[in-house]
Amino acid sequence: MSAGPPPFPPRRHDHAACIAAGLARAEEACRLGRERLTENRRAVLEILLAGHRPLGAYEIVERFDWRGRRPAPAQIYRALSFLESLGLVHRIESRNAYVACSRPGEEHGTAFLVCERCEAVAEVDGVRLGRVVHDLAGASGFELRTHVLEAVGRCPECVPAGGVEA
Amino acid sequence: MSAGPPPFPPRRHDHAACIAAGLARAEEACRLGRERLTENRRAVLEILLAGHRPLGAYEIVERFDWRGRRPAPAQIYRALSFLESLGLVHRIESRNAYVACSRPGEEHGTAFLVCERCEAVAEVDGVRLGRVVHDLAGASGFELRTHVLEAVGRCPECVPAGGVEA
DNA sequence: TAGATAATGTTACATCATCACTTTTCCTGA
DNA sequence: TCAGGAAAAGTGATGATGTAACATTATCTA
Repeated sequence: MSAGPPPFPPRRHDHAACIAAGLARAEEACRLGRERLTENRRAVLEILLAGHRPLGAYEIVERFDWRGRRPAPAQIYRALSFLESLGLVHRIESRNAYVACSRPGEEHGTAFLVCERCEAVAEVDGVRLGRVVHDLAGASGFELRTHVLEAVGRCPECVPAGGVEA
Repeated sequence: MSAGPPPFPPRRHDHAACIAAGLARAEEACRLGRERLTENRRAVLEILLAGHRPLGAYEIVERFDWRGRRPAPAQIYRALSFLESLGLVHRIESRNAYVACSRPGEEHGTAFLVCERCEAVAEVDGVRLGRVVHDLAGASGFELRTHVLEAVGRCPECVPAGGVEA
């Protein structure tokens, strides 16, 4: 058993610190990759870190404080592409949404638990999963580049609530 | 090691038979579930089986032979929802596309190898993967309903071709 | 500081999916 | 066998997501 962060963060935690840490990691990643964490990119990442759940690109547009005006979607998508390329943000394919990475450093594939009731998303440890995927690919002569796993169900907070409501 | 079908089907195989088999499975699934395999649903499934790769909903619209006219997207999406609910069709989230199931009977999660060059998709055995996902969910107190894995890379046919072309 | 490169600002548009409502088809039971 | 109801299809409009193209501005480097 590895340690790692709790997959679903406690409802109350030091959110400001967790945003700051995310931004600091981004600065570091950019320095290492000799890339620029421009104002746009930083703002998009900050919105995702603050949202703490997957946000659609147009939700990011809405939250963007651009002194009254709003950026066009293309701005957001450009920032998202950049942040994804650095592994700072992941796309949740099954939701058309984007979330800040909570496991920086761990490269390659991703694995998410997606709550179908409250929309919480946990990025979980993908090491063992990675081995399985590697084996599956190998057995088919498939040259693996990356992978994504999305598990859908109920997060611990939402298990008690029965029914099928949103 | 279980047997199962070859993940990426050989380029030449008895395609007519493989379509017929798919339709027969659908008939059977509908009989079991007391559902109706209507003309629309059957047509959409047949297009997917014939396509033998993920098709977007609008590609299906184009291939739909409706005596000159074309069905509206809603028709297609309705058929797709129905076929998905029976596990006869899966959605490839990372492609916004749909593919006929090649592993009927195996319930629950799905696992695909998606070739980024030729678009081929192989649906692979998800048993071991399912265990890993189950464990990941359990460790987080997450109540799992379903999951999807999408691995991206090069299929055996496309490994030799280097570069990054489509 | 000039030239090259990268990023932004903006418009328009492409693609994917659903809603709302009407009409038709099919099933069931009197 | 045919009335009534449920399910599916037909249709037009619209919402949601994502890109292309190109002009402008900022940043880096020699």
